[in-house]
Amino acid sequence: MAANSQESLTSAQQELYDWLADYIGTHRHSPSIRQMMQAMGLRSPAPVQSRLRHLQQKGWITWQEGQARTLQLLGDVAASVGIPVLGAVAAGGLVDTFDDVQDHLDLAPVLETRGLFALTVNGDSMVDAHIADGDVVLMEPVTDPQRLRDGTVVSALVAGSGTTLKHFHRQGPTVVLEAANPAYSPIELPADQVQVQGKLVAVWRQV
Amino acid sequence: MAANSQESLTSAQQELYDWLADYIGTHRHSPSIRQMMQAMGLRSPAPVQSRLRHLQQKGWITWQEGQARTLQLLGDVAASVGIPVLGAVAAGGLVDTFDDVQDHLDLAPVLETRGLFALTVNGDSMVDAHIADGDVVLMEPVTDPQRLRDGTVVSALVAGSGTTLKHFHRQGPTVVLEAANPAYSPIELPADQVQVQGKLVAVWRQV
DNA sequence: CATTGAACAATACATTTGTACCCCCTGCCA
DNA sequence: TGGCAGGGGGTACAAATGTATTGTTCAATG
Repeated sequence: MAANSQESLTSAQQELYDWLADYIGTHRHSPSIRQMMQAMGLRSPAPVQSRLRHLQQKGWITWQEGQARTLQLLGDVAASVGIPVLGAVAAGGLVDTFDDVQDHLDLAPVLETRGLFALTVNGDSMVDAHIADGDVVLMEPVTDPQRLRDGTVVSALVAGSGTTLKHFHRQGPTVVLEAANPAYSPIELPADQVQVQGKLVAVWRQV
Repeated sequence: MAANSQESLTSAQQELYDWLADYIGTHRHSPSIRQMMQAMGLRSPAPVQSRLRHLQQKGWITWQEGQARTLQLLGDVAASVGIPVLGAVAAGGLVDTFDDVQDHLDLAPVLETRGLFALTVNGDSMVDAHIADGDVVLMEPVTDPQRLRDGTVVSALVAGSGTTLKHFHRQGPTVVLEAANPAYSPIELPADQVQVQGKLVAVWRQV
């Protein structure tokens, strides 16, 4: 299915692997060997053991010996939350055709960062920063606003008002929250009335 | 750690839950009760059973009864590749403060769709659709271009030229690829010279 | 034709593992 | 003062589970 760098599989092995990917994707945990046996329509665990051994030798799966249901898929979409990046696409002129996988988009490092939170964007004040209404922004909690780079996109809690997503600027004792849309004027406030909650890490838009 | 909408926990329960989140995040599978026992510094499985029962009753975890290592955290970052969506953020005016988790951003359904591929965006012809240079677009392979909704964003291979990301329109026997940027003119081509590779599923931008 | 490797059946066995009891202790509250 | 819930220790047991062993069949291969 997905292009993998591992050794090729026999059809029986591929069948098991595909089922495993599906099962783990659905159930979020590994099946037991006897479950695999049933799913493959077999009446003995030995063939499954054999397939698993081959899958392991060929670098497709791994598990903790002796421990139940610890099987993991290696280098697969479901396991690493990765998606093959096939190449660049022109959003302007036309660029070359792509053939091979050039890279893997691995969201895991971001998504596994503990403490991240997400916000649904409401409004259009950040459209010039390509953040549209309805987008989900992933934020990393900010503990020390002093260290923020000027212009960073942050979610800030303004005393008595609410939370807003803006570019963050410091101007002496005051803080300026600037929209990325000329229709909105910058908001200038005393620093102690603005509590920066998080800074932008990523934008996710599902079509 | 993260604010959860479930019932509150005692410190012992919280301790176990935090350790579970950490373990599952690292190992990608559930520990056994006796492993939890050791990690908690206990010498008997009973206290762990008790804590697990409470965590389940309060809606923090679940598992398949009788099956080994099938424990799952409910609504947790590490386990579901989800991130708590704390609320809406104004990118315009100011909206209410958020306190509780309102939803969970779960990328898994998209990322686990088999066959998806990703492309790095190169250029600015789609900026009006909030797709910027350097963004990664997740595409779903298109097998039947006939069924595409008019205006869908697609990656298309133009005969002899290359691949481009555009809005897709059909006009009788010809296909129009339209940029989302007035600086670029629509490209009109005979349908047989355009091969639609995929349609836009999501946009990912990492800051 | 003989050999080899994958696949499958059937069975056996030692652990791992979930779960159920039993007991005790402590803090809290009516 | 008694009751109760949470936390912990200890033990037992059946079921789930990984793994090994012994054959058989079949297709590919030299």
